[in-house]
Amino acid sequence: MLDDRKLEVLGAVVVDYVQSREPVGSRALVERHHLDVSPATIRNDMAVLEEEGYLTQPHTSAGRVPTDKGYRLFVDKLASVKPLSVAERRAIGSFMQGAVGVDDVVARTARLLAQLTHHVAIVQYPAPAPAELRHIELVRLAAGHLLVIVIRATGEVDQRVAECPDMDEADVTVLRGWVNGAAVGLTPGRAVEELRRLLATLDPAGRRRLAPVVESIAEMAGASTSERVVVGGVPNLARFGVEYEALIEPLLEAIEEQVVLLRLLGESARDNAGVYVRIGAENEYTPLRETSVVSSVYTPLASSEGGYASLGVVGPTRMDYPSTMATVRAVARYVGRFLGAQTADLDVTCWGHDEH
Amino acid sequence: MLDDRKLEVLGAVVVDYVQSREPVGSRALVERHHLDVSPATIRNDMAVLEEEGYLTQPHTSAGRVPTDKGYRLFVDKLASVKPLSVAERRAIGSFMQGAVGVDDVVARTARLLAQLTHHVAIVQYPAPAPAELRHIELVRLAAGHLLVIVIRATGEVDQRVAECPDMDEADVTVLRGWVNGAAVGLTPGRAVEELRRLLATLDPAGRRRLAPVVESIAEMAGASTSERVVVGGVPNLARFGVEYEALIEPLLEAIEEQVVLLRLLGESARDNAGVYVRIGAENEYTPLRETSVVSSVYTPLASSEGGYASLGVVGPTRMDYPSTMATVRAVARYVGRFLGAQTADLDVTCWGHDEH
DNA sequence: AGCTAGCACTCTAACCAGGTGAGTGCTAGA
DNA sequence: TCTAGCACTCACCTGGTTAGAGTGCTAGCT
Repeated sequence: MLDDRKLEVLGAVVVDYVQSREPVGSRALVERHHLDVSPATIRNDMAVLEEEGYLTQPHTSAGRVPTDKGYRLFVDKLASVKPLSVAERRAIGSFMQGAVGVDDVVARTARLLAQLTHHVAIVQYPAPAPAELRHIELVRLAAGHLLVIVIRATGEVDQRVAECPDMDEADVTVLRGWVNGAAVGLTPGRAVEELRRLLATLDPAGRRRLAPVVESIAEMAGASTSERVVVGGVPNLARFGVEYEALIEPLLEAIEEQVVLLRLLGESARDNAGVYVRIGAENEYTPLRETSVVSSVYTPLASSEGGYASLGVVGPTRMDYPSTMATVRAVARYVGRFLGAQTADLDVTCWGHDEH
Repeated sequence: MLDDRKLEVLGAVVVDYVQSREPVGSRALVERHHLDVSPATIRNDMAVLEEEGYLTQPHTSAGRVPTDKGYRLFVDKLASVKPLSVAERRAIGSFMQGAVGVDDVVARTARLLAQLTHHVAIVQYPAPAPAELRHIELVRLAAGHLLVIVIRATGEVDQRVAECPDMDEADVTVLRGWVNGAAVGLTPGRAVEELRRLLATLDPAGRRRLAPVVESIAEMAGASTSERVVVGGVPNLARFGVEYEALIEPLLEAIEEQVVLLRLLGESARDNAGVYVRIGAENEYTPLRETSVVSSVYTPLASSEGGYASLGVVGPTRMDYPSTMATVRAVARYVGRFLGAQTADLDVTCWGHDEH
């Protein structure tokens, strides 16, 4: 149904439209891309493409514009992954140079992605490493709430409020000793086992009191993926003109609701290998049906057990997919390696070049 | 120079303009406000007000619009503080009901403020309470960086990276014991004194190694005000129409740069008593010269020693100052009391009414 | 069968009146 | 000191015209 030339036409339309932001007509197409046929021929092709749902026209007598389906085909079939420019490579390297600690890495990554793509960047916190627990702190908050703080050997700090029967300061002190004695030095999984085992040896009353605390620790330990995300480049929303216009509100809304962002990134796990793209209405969160998400898992899946985390950008459906995808992929790989090396306690100072 | 009626006219112009978003003319003024004079008289008054710089007109035959100076006078002289509606009162109370922990309180406050004012809300983290230190954790990051984590009796967690000569895991363990032994249980101030004292007893080599750690702790302890801010209601930027239009970019930019936000709030300390308003160009951060900031210190200054923290909203110069100011003040007072009560380990369940 | 040239048709965007009305400043009079 | 009246200004709306880009279709060419 779609011969080579039609595909080529589709690709050309996408490219031109992305660049010019205006519906693209048959004449312009033959001129800008050296298609050796006449505009009339192209018109016929475009008519077919339109019938099939890959293109559409805003009104009769206007040029064509790709539909979501059109972009989809483009991304799947046509997008040859643009290699990054040297400048971009260098930017990635120097941006991360000297990053210390997970917070810092994540924050820098968000900025970096936003700066390179001119879109809004979303970076999910990496799942906490399955590193041993260093310390557990318990703090009495008001009325029956206990704040449980867990520190891991990697410096990651996690906290959660446990609701449990009121205790006085002395109780808490004892409990703290008990919990730390049992769990510190163990990997999260083992620590939870141990705590549960000890819990079972207590009398029912004691068990009822301590169970919530143990459970909070279990929750923190068991989280295979972090729920925290960091966003960067929000000003890009306003900077890049009409482009975003209609997207600003729903996007800001989504950013305020971190949960939505997580769902957006979540999907990307599906395609471990590379970059996952969701275009327009493919998105199940309807307010964002005019935006695309380009994301990638960046945690080294090889050394899994630690769960995965994604990063990506979100922008208008009319985006430069090839280069955005290339950038996201490159950053994901780099950050993955960087973190991997860092938690392996190596010092990463140089970064060669990305093999495709 | 400005008799009573002229002031009244200015006030009327501000009120009408804020409501209608359109330049207001002399006839409309006499009709909507029961000024018992003719439009012509008002015109003369307005001419004077314009000469003095309180009003301006977009073009010759249009109505008048307040200038920054006009708003300023309005705020200083005319704004009778609107009492909050019952619904708003209730909203405040119920919004904070059941808030647990500082993080939660701050987050809820931001949402609350944004929702009540329809502007962008900024809430500075309260300065850490001068509560005793509970635990200090040290984690070796890559190459000569040590992550120092401090937990206070209130559950507040603070962390900072100290650059210091490389040590191995054993060194760190010893150091951790040393630091905790010296500092835990003391108030931050005392703890730092103690650490410094102990530091001085060491030989020069040891001193050089440990000094950076002690200094990071000192920095965290000494911070009289927190550098963290939380923002809420960003989607309001897009929701409330043309209103914001031109402000979106600079505001998003400012939000991305937390430092700017801090500076915006910082000033409010000047006027401890109540609400601080900065209008348009009064703002030293020029990109925001078309926005106003309404802020207030919310930490109970009585129980000072703990430094102060502010909250506020930022919106277009054309905002409803009286009610925004009232809301900000009410929220600031409520949150202040709430936090005060909470850290005093009391359970705040009911909130009477706000005395002006 | 596929491509091209030509042509009539459609629809938007831009431009250019001209009219309308809100609002002003000024002057003269109460 | 205020008011009434009047001439003037200027944004904005309306409607009609034009220009141009782009299409679909048909007929002819390879």
